[in-house]
Amino acid sequence: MAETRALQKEKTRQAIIEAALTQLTAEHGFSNLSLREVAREAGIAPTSFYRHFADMEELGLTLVDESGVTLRQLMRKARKRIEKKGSVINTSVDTFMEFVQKNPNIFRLLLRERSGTSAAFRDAVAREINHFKDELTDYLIFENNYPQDHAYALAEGLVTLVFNSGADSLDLPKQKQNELQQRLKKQLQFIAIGATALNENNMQGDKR
Amino acid sequence: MAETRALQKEKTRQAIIEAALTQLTAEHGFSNLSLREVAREAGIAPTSFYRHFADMEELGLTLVDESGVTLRQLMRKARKRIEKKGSVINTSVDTFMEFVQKNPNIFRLLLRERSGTSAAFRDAVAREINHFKDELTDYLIFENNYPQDHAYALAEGLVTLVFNSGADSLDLPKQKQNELQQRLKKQLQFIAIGATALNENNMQGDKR
DNA sequence: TAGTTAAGTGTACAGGTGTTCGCTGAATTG
DNA sequence: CAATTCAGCGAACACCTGTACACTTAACTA
Repeated sequence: MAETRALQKEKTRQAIIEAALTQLTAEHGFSNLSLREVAREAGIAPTSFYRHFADMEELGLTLVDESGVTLRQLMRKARKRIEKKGSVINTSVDTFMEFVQKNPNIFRLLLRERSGTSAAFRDAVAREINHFKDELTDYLIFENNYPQDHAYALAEGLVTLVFNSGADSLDLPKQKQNELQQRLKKQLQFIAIGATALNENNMQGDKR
Repeated sequence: MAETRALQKEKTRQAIIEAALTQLTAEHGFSNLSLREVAREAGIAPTSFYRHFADMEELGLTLVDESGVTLRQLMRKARKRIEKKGSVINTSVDTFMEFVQKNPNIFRLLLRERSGTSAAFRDAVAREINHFKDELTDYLIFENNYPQDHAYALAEGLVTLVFNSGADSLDLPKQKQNELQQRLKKQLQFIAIGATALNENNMQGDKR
């Protein structure tokens, strides 16, 4: 056999990642998360941490990347649901909120580091969010024949509203969460309908 | 005279607040800001800090409150400008972006602590943002005769979009900032027009 | 099987942290 | 003028941090 060593290494690597995610709660952000704490939680000596990551920032970026994977799975899931069920807005919102509820710590990480202290982090998170914007932009161009900049502005608005509602819903009791979710759907309708209306106006203008 | 002592105390209190604001940069968040650092910057002994604040959290909440004052001045300014110049969206956005540019550190504080580690902080920031939402809601009810919940959903959407663009614009070069600002205005138009359209629909529905 | 590689360990160090305590000296009071 | 208040100080405390270094020991290689 020539695998058990690499396998064990991967195992403790995952233990470190899991330990970090466990410690990322509402009260404990990544920036006040110490290498020693993570090592303790992962069940290894502090110095062993360096066998896997150069420093905490490298671990953090790994976490953001992992969350990106999860997010993209989420998008695929939403797309499949939409193909079957219809209603784009309702399905997308429900799917997204489901994700936030199931992975609060991952979402919290993205949320915080979006405006956090490290430029590398901010960029990494922005990249993930841009995936959403870009994909949605393409969809809007394809589906509604919007011009590029029009579609992008709309997509950005939609993503912003969804993402922020996710943030706000994190610490809310279930009933308030539902209210928020209903309000979000309303807001998405507003902006989508407004975009349609303004697009038609412009097209009429072009014909004259 | 019976004032010079209290006066001096207020002076160092302000020095502490200013020191904290100075240290709140893009690279240095409130949570990795130490009592000793602040004291050093303010030119006092670490222990003297306690003569003014029980701990760092109390200082932080004071900062949030102060930023609230600044924000409310901002709102008044915007209102006056609107009375004179008209265009609600353009004026509001310009005024807000002006504020963000002039007080990046205060805005960064609000931005980060909105999803930060301390519940007291999060509540304080939410309170400030709610001022905006509520005031805007009243305006929309008064101006457009929207029903309460309709107005609130719209107001929340508008505030969310504006606030987020402020956040995104912080580290952008001037040209990108302008593009962002234009896009924001477009998004606000979308959502405002959509809200009008849907409101008229509902009113027709009521008359039948 | 003998030699090499490398994940994980334990010790140690220098430096930062929040906070307690007893003190000073000037402003304030009566 | 004498007594009191109190903002600011310096030393000391216990604690936690990241990281360098030399080591063990099990897995891999040739």
